[in-house]
This record gives sequence, C-alpha cells and structure tokens, in this order.
Amino acid sequence: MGSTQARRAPVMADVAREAGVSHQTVSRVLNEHPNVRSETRARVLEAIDKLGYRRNLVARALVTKHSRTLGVVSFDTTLYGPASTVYGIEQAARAAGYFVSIVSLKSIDRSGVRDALDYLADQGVDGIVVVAPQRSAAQTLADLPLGVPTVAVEGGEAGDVSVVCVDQVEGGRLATEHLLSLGHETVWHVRGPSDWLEAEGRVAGWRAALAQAGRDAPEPLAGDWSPRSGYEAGRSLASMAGVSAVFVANDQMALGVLRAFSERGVKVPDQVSVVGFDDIPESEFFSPPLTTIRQDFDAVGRNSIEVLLRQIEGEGAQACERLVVPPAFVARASTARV
Amino acid sequence: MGSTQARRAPVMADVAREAGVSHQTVSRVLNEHPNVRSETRARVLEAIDKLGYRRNLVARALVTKHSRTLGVVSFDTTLYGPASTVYGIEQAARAAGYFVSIVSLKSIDRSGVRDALDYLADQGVDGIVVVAPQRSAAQTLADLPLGVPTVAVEGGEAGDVSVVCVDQVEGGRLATEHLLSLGHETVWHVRGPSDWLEAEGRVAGWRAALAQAGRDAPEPLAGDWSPRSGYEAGRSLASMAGVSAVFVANDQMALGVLRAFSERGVKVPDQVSVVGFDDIPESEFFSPPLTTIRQDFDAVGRNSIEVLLRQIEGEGAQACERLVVPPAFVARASTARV
DNA sequence: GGACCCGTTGTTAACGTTCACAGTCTTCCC
DNA sequence: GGGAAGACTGTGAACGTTAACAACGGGTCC
Repeated sequence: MGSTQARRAPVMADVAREAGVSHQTVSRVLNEHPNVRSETRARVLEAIDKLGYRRNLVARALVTKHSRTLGVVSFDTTLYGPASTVYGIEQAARAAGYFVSIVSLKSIDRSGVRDALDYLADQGVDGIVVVAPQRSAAQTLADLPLGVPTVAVEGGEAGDVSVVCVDQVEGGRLATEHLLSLGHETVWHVRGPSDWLEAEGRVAGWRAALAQAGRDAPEPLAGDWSPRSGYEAGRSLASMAGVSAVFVANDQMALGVLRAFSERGVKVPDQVSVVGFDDIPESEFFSPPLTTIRQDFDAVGRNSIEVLLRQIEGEGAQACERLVVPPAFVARASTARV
Repeated sequence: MGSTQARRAPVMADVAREAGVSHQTVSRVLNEHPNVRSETRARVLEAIDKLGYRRNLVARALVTKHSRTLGVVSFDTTLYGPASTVYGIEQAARAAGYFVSIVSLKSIDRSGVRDALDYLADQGVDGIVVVAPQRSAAQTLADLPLGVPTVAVEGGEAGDVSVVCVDQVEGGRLATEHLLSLGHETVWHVRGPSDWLEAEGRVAGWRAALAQAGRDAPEPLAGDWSPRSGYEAGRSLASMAGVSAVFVANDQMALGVLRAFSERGVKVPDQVSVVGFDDIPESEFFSPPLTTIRQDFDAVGRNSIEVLLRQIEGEGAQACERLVVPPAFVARASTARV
C-alpha cells in the first residue's frame, strides 16, 4: 500500500496547502467574500485549478442546513400538462441555482402525497412544489405540519399554502362564450374526473357562461382525460339530437370526440362545433384543427419557483400568495357559426 | 429569546439519551445491524417514535460518500418519449430507494451535456442516466473522464459506457416489411432529424427492409419530429405521383401527414397507407387510427436503472453492458392492401 | 480453569465544509 | 507618535452521521 493508491479527490485543506493559506481563506474565495486580497484570491484560484478541486456540496449542506435542492411532487408526468409544468419548474429552478429532485406519483391518494413529501423532507430539500391538481392532494397539503416552504400548483383554495394556477374558470368561460357567440343555442360539455380541481373549474366556467346567457346547462358527460373516454363521450353525443356545440375539457378527449363524430359521419364544424383545452402541440393538426384554450404551463412553472424562492429566501412569516395565470383562446377550424 | 425558541429537530444523540443507550446503538438500529438485542431495539424505536426523530441524510451522505441520489439528464421532457422514459426511470429508482435529480436540457449541444453532468457530479449523485438520443450527446458521453457510474439511454454504440435502447432498426424494418407485405411497390419515409440516433436507426431499418425485398429506396423526406414538419412532408408527398405507402418516423409527424393528406383529399388507407412510430396515447384516435410501432419506454427506464445499480452496487471494473428492448408492431386502420 | 470466540454495547475519531472569534497588519487621523 | 478603525487572515469548533476499535459478559472447548 502507499504508492499506487488511487488519489482521492482534493479537499479544501489540499487547496489551502497548495496556495499557502488557510482553508478558511479558500472558503472565502469560493463564497466570494469581499475581504480577500486580490493577489491571495488569484493564488487560491490557481491552486483550485491546478488540483482540479470541486467543492463538496454535501459537507456544505450539512453545516449551512441548505441543500439548494427543491423537491417536485407530480402526478403522471407522462401527460402533457404535468410534463410541461415540471419542465418549466426545472428550468426556472436551475436558472436560480437550485437542483430539482422529482417524485412522480402513479396515483394521488392521500398517503401517496404524504409519503412523497416526507421522502423529500428527509432528503433535506429547501422547498417543495406540489403539482396537485386533485382535490385530495390539495387537502393533504392543507393540513400539513411540514416544516418546509411549499407551493401548490393548481392547488385550489388551500388556505395555508401558496398557490399558482391557471384560471380554469375563465378558460371554461372563454370556450363557452365563444361557442355561444357563434349562435349556438347551448353548449354541451365533456368534463374531466370529478376529483380534479381543473375539471371542476372548467365546469364552473362553462356553467357560468351559460347562466349569464340565460341558457340551460345540459348534463355534462364524464371523461377521465384520456382520448378513449372522449371517444366514448363522442359516441353518446353523436347519437343525441340537438347537439351543435361541445366544449371538451382537454385536447386529448377532444381528439376522441372528433374521432367518434368522424366515424358517425358527423361533420365538424359544419354540424357540430368543438372546443378543447390545453393546446397540446398536436391540436393544430387534428382533423379539423382544434379550436382550444391554451394554458401557459411554462409561466406556471416559472411563477411557482418565484413564489417558492421568495418564501425560502425571504424566510420567516410570509403571507401565502395566490398567483393566477390567465388562459388564452386559440381559434382554429373546429368551430363555426350555426 | 430563550424560553420560546423553536425546538430544533431531534438528532441521534437525543434519541440515545431518551432510550438510555449510546448514539451508535441508535445508528445500528436504524441501519438494521443484526447484533442489537431486540429489547434494546424496541426501546430505541420507541424513543425515535416519541421524539419524532428523522435521520439526517445529508450528514449520512457526508460520511458514507453515498447520497442515494441518481441524476437524470434528458432533452425536452415535454415530448412523449423522453417524458415516458424519465417517468419509468423515476419509478424504478424510487422503488430501489434512490432519489432522482433531473436536469432537462433545452438543446443538446456538447457543452450543455458536459455542464449538466458536472452539475450533477457536484451534487454528489451516485450514478447518472443520460437520455441521449442525439449523436452529439452520445459522443460527449464517450470521452467522459467522469468518476460516476453512467448509463446512456438510446446512446448509440458508445464504447465505454453502458447503453439501454430500443431496437430502432428492427422497428424501421417491422414498419417497412408490414407495408411491403400489403403489396406496396415501395415505401416512402419521413425521417427524424439527422443528429438523432433514433432517426438514423429507423432509416437504416427501412432501407434494410427495402433492400432485402429488392426495392429501390426513394429519397427520405426530412422532419424534426413536430406535427408541423410532418404536415409539410405530407403536402409534398400528396403532390407526388406513385406514393402508396409511407413510413413516418414518429406518431406526431404522422398526424401532420394525415392532416395534409386529408386536406388534399387523399384517402388513408384507401389511396395511401401510413405507419407511425412510438404509439403515443393519441394514435389510436387519429383519423384513421394509426398503425404504428410501439416503444416500451417503461421497460427502457426500468432497465436503465437496473444496469446503473449493478454498476454502482457491484462497484469496480464492470463490463459495460448493452441492453436492447424490442419494439412491437401495432396494427390499426391506417394501412391497407393495395 | 484458562483461552477463546461471539454477541452486544460504548468511545473516539473521522467526513469536508462554514461560522464565530481572535489575531495581525495597514492606514489614517489628531 | 498613539490609538482606533478596518482590511485581511488564521484557529478552533461545530454540523450529525457512520466507521473503527475497544470493552464487557457469557458461553464453549479442551
């Protein structure tokens, strides 16, 4: 032993020795402390370079109690919405110098969210973003004694926690008003699963717009966001009389609806107008190209990190914020005047 | 100050005092060391429970030199393929008791990948999965003096690093052979960007199948995976004579192709047969439902974690593995006999 | 009955950083 | 020239865990 042992990675003390200073001075250089003579700084930097030194962030985290890591809890990141949101979060976090540790849940039940949060807290994250579009997740979040700053994305009206979300109600309203403005007597709705806050919001917006126009709201058809459920809803709608306008709660289901209509020979938009929600990249190339409501997932991700960092860096008692991102109407070819 | 200070989180020493043992015994209980009297263990567990103690993983990582965190580098996790792969990776990693820290790149250039790897290495990850479908990324990986176990997903024939991938060539072959078997004279191809290994593989499979059948390969049309690029390729194809079968390198572009054909009044599959690649959830509900090649992203994710963990836990010089996941043919309604 | 082993527990020293404090050496002012 | 302020640097002690080793007690084997 001795001569041929693998050289272990250099530590601060090695740099200090090389540069002829104390380890503390090295630390100061690394942390950009102002009171270091520039000649000393240069010598230290040179030593760092020569030795290929890299600071050990784990040791640093131990003493500072800050890991510069943020946790993200999300549900099925395979879906376009969550995937885009997480993407935006990750970009913003990294730009701010934070790592992102992610937990992707298969199903969101109470204990699943709870476990994920514990798991992340154990890891020592400085803050957590929960993409919690479901009521149950939002509730779990509400009664959380968790000692870590947290923000919820699409988290409903949770009282104790900051929330960033898209104005779903407004989106539902925009879609419905557009259809009414084209002269449709009423608007049918294919909704998302009842546990989802986003689904509820869109339903609410749809109802509000109909009420405002003095129209009756037909019974909404239930879907689960999947193209298949949209397809089934579409088959039902195709067999019903008097359906001339449909607001579908997401673009994937809208695709299913279009497919069902196409099979039954129902022409869109000649016989029925269809509006979707999300504006996924595919929507523009559906047959026909889908009129829809765009959600700015990127902005949601960015904003949630901003809010979270304010909470982390501002420390102490912070009023919990609520930030709402507006949706945008995107006109394409799946809607027409009666 | 003084009396009302926030009680700091309990540490091992607190538990030890409470249970009347040494902190080392607490550590042994936590690490399931066999030589602890069961009565002692019970007392310790009780103390842990009473105090609500949680082990500080940062301190643990400092001394063990293992963070139980894996890094994932990916490109645009907004796309279905990468998103699904990352999802599979995350599930498998968490099941194995590892955290997942993710870096999602906007563009994959050499320095971007390099930076991401450095960034993760700094954080002290135990291993890294690089979802590197692009040639440039794969190359960066090849000449990497990185001291951390690494596996590449879709990483080409990189010599020095383990690779897990779907057999793209076989996929291209399956698609093409299917079309030939329906009696088509030849098969056109809308390919992915030339820097992508997946695109190359599919082209190669397509060429191989045509060659084997003794047919000439027409010039492939270039796309960039987006529906729009497929749409443009579709318009070109629609204006050409003698096109009866098209293999499109992914489902999103296939959607664009279908849209273009539909606009030009070209009937699918009556006049032209179309095969896609990926089997995204939407494909089944395209008009017409898309015949395609399914990639098992989940298996890719799981396998990459398995390979990585073998490398981490097996320690030392390990032959670098190469694991190929077979694609599957999915018959739907976008192809027909001539 | 002594040597030895093994199960169980405790003691002390790392791990690599930052923090708190104590120097030392200028500089500048009266 | 004395003193104080401020710039710069070093020393020692945390942070909370695991690793290494020592110590103790009781059994087994000759």
